[in-house]
Amino acid sequence: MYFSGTENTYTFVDIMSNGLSSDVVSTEVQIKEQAKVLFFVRGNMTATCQEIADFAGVKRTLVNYYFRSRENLLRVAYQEIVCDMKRALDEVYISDVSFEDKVERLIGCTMEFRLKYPFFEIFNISEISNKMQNKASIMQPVPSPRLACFIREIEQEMARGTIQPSNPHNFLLNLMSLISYPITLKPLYAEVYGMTDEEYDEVLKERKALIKKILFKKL
Amino acid sequence: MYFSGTENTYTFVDIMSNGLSSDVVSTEVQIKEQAKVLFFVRGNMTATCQEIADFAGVKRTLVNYYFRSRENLLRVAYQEIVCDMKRALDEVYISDVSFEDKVERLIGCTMEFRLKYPFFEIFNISEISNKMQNKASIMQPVPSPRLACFIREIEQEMARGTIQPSNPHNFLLNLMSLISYPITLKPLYAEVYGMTDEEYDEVLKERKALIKKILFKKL
Amino acid sequence: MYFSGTENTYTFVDIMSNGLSSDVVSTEVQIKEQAKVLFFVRGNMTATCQEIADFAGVKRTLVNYYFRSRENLLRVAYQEIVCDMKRALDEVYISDVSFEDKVERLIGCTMEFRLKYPFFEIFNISEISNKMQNKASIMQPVPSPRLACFIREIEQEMARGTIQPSNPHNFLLNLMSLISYPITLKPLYAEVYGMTDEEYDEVLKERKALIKKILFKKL
Amino acid sequence: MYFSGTENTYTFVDIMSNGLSSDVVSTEVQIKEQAKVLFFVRGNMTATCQEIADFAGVKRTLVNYYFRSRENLLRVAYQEIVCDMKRALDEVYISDVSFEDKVERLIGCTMEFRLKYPFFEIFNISEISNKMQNKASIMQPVPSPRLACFIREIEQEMARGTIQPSNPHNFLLNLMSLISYPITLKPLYAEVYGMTDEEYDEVLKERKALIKKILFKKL
DNA sequence: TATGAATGAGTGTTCATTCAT
DNA sequence: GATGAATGAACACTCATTCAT
Repeated sequence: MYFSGTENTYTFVDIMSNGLSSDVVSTEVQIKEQAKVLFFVRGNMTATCQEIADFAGVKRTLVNYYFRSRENLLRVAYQEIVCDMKRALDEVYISDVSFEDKVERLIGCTMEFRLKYPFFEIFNISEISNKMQNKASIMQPVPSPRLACFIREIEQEMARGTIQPSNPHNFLLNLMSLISYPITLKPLYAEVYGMTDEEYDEVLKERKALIKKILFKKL
Repeated sequence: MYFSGTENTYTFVDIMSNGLSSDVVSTEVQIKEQAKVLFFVRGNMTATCQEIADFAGVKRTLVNYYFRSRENLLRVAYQEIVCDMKRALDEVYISDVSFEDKVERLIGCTMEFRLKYPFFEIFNISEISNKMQNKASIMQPVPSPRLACFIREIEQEMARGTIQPSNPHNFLLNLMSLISYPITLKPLYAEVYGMTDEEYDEVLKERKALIKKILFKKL
Repeated sequence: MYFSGTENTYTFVDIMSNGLSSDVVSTEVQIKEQAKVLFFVRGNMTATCQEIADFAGVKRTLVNYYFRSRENLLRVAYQEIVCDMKRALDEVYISDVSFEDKVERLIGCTMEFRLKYPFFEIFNISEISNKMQNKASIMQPVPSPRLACFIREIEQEMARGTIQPSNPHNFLLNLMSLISYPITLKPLYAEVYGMTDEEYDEVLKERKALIKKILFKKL
Repeated sequence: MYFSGTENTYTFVDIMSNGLSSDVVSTEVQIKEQAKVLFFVRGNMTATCQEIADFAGVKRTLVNYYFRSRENLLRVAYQEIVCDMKRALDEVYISDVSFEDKVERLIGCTMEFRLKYPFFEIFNISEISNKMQNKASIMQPVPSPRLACFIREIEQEMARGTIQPSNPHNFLLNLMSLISYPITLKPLYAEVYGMTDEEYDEVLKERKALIKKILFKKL
């Protein structure tokens, strides 16, 4: 697909190739997927076009050929992950299960994403700093209606006394903090605590059950 | 004085000017302190020499004059903050108070740092990504002997049953997560939750007590 | 048919399609004619292959397919217009009418061309600059034998006293100047004089008669 | 002078060096003056930064160093010439001499500019075409109040019968056409008429008196 | 102690052109 | 007859850094 001033972010090839189990991926998809890895798995947020191309095993100019600009590639990659995440989370929010099960699913779902793209959250923060400095920003966090519903559920649980009463957002912040932070900063704390990768992973494994306990016991 | 941070992190001028109440700070200190703000308070991690100089109110070339390179300035600024933090934390670790008081002081001390330099942790993570890619990295986390002692204290408390038993590092991770994460991602969650800055700060205020409760109640 | 303008300027298809009243024009002719409009009517002399293709409503690569290179397309388009013009002018020069009638026809014929391709002359000038810098140039003005005859006629008329005596080339230059310049620079002077397009066209309309008067009155 | 986001077009050095008869010109002035020559004397309107730098005998990056962008250099060069021209023309418009003398001065003044910068007018037209295509444009022709006064003078002269009555703008257009066109297209017509440069210049010399005659004789 | 001038490596991007199909 | 993919040369521009003063 060649760009001649079109403005839509997703390309035809793009959409078509989603879900294909074929081993042969188009160059376009190849670049995009490898860019996701480079940006959000390896955390090389300032990767140059050359680095992106090298990493995807293609010529530098193909990045521009398929995505018009480095920034647009970043946006496409970012938004695709955001959409995947939103979809998964919303599915949990509206699922017809008990509050406790919902939280459990939420933990699982969030952990999975954090482990898949450990630097994704960092990107959000970098973007936030850009926004705060009135620079161009890709990220547009929008309050989700599903989330609003879930917050009301939290309030009800607090009223029922199954979870520690406080501002319901604090319940969510605790949830997110306890999951994300130790994953994101794994390389830092592994060193500070003098652990190997495997040892740290052991610690992380314990956490899933621990987090549930923390969130649900009335303090 | 020429070239700070070549071998030692602190320069002569630097040490001399620390703690001085004089309004006249040397150009060198001026640049360094403003760089800290730009990097770790505002989160402009990719600030150019021009931006740094503008922000410090000095000519661009003075950045190179005093710090030889942009990267070295970053290293000096970073390591100074790290040292301040380590000193403060070690002080807590070895202080002669009850475990509970120690934790309380730890919470206070960590919160203070996070609020002072909200983007400091982000920088750590970016550095981690550099390390992982075998690029030059400034960050060199070293296991602290004081911390090792404190971890043993945690184990004892777990044995005594005052806190939830698990890997003692998980106690620390919980502590750090619950403090840092909501502060670092404030701009993101303020938008996601549809809150103003002030409303979010209200939520944050509740947390100090909440965190203590979470850490200490046996679950 | 492949590659127009390699040796001859006109291609087979080209010649065949000239004067055909058929609505179906070959892609090749389509590209060439639209390029003429883009270059010499709209003045987009730096139009890219993409722009040319978009304007002609064809795929980008067809420009190269039919004309080998963008420059060759330009040459073909240019030379076709030049030939049309030369043919028309030569017809006037050799026509069997009075000098005054010839001049009148010349004015009409030149005006028509200038109004049809207002940016044609600009292109000539740009080409001149290329030539002066020893760069590749498309334009190859050749002295016309018909024109030489007409210049002798001018000299005779000057001798007869019907027109102001001077170097006969000045008569031609006056003729061309008075016609071309105000048309070519219409957009500039419309703004400088604070006129609408329509008002300027009114002024232009007056000129045809005015020019004849200027050229013929003995001063 | 180094650009760090300043927005004014003229630099200090720039203003200071005007009128200096010193042989030592600053690199900045050197670049600007040579750019004027390249753009408006040689007509290389699409000169790249490399060409500009080569022509000025400096390194390529100095163009950006002193003028931030190629476009800005072009704007500075353009506007400087425009200002010089406007000043000279306005001086003629308001000078306290007879109408005939004014026209004579106008002819001299315009000829001088055309001969100095033969491609300046072409640049205007290219700019116009950019404007018409809604591209970025440097040129901003503004109706001059002095010109408006002069147009009223023309009307008076027409009423008095000293010049051929018609729309007064046609008097101006004739004036400009007869001067500019033969100069601008000199290289074209020299070839078409089979003349050497010197022969064409001879023809041009005749024109000054000729133009005055044409403009003033009642037809 | 400080600075203006200069430089070179690198960065994103554009675009005409080629080529296999 | 036509096209999508790919490519390389060129482009304007940025920026940390050096150096003479």
